[in-house]
Amino acid sequence: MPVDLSAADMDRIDDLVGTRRKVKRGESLYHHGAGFTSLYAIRSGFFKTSVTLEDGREQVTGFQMAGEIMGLDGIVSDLHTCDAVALENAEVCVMPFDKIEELSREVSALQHHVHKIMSREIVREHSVMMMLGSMRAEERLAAFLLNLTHRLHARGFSRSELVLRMTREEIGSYLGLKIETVSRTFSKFVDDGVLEVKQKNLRILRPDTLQQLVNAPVNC
Amino acid sequence: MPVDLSAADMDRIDDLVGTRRKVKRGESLYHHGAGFTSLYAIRSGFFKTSVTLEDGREQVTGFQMAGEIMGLDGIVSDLHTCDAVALENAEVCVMPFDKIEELSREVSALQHHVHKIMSREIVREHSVMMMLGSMRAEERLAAFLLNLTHRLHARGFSRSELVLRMTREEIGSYLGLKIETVSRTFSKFVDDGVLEVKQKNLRILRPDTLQQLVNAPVNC
DNA sequence: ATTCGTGTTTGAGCTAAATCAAACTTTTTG
DNA sequence: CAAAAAGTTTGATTTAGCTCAAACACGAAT
Repeated sequence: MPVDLSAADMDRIDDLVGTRRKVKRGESLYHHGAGFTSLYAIRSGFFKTSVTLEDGREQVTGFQMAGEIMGLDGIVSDLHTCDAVALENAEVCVMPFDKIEELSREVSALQHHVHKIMSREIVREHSVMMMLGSMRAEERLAAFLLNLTHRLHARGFSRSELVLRMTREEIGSYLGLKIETVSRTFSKFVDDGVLEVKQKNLRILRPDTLQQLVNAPVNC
Repeated sequence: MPVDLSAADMDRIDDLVGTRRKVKRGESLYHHGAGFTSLYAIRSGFFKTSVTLEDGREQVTGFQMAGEIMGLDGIVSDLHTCDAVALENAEVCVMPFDKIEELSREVSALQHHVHKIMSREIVREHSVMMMLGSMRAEERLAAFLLNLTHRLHARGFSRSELVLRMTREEIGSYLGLKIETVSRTFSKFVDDGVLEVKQKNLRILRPDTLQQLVNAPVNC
């Protein structure tokens, strides 16, 4: 929260985020059907969230990293509707939602912060809908990689090198593509000199080419 | 808001939703890039919301009807990122967001209500992501029709008859399909005796068949 | 009533991505 | 360390949905 508050308010917010929880790689922070009590702020580690159909089809709805908030899906019905799984050992702050509501009634900066977090998630999902509904495979992967590097760079990491925390299959689920298509598209980017790929380690050689791909018209 | 409040609180909420605005068919309530000031509650009429790429590709992100809230996308950056266009003459309540925040600091039922509305939108978008990422054309259209009839029925309309307010092209944009595919899928449902279609008037003859389609595995 | 514009349907052919299959690499486990 | 499991890549083939094209339907405007 990038705002200046009174020492007393700061203490109360510190208290709010006081409880920690560790989640090992592969374990879930919450799963669909579980009762909702808290939002979670990621301190370290990397998560995926996903929704599942009766027949077992899974759709990855997002990948979350340090500083991001999870659990917003649970507010509406007091039940979680998605699963949150750690893709690497992680630690989160557990923030009981009733306390968030209580405190944000008194601290308007916190109130507005919470509203912005929820709005940001809505806007993010719009861009996922755009990817899934209107982009081709190459465009989707380009948009995905640019988004990841952008968020990593904001956290002090390299703009051009990154380590994928998720499998090709999870990328495919997120992008509405099969694993083979994800793999082939990576290979094409390598052939085109846009990317260097060594397993989960990526180096983006030509970010501008990826950027053009995202904005380009369908018929190119 | 289905809660009991003091008369004074009720009056203040009435005041909040006091301003009305009429939007004619084809006109926009707000558009991307416009400053955000208010949320809108639909009193009557029907809207679509959409996001647009630099190259002009449009992705319809939702269809909204009476009682639903629009404008949440604007909170995060004080700018709207999508367009909201009336698909029939409509009337909305204009609710200045600063007043909503002010009042919800005092009326915790309102506060929680706002949080639920935003969470509901996030959950709705998850199901759109599921449709776009993991379903086939028939499943998408079936899910779309069931969702529409469900929401219309909750407003006192027939469970089996409905009038589409949007074009086939807008349905296609929402579902990540081309207009021809939407048209062909409608025709297939008619051939199968699932649906009666007379222009924008639909009658659902076998809702159970649509329901099965949504839950069915991919290979059937 | 005729024309125009917008929206819809249907057919024919094409293509991007899916599917099927196999080989290969890396990680995990006994 | 060997074996199993999990994940990835590549090739061959298929297909769902797209593109292109033409005809059609309907409401609004002249």
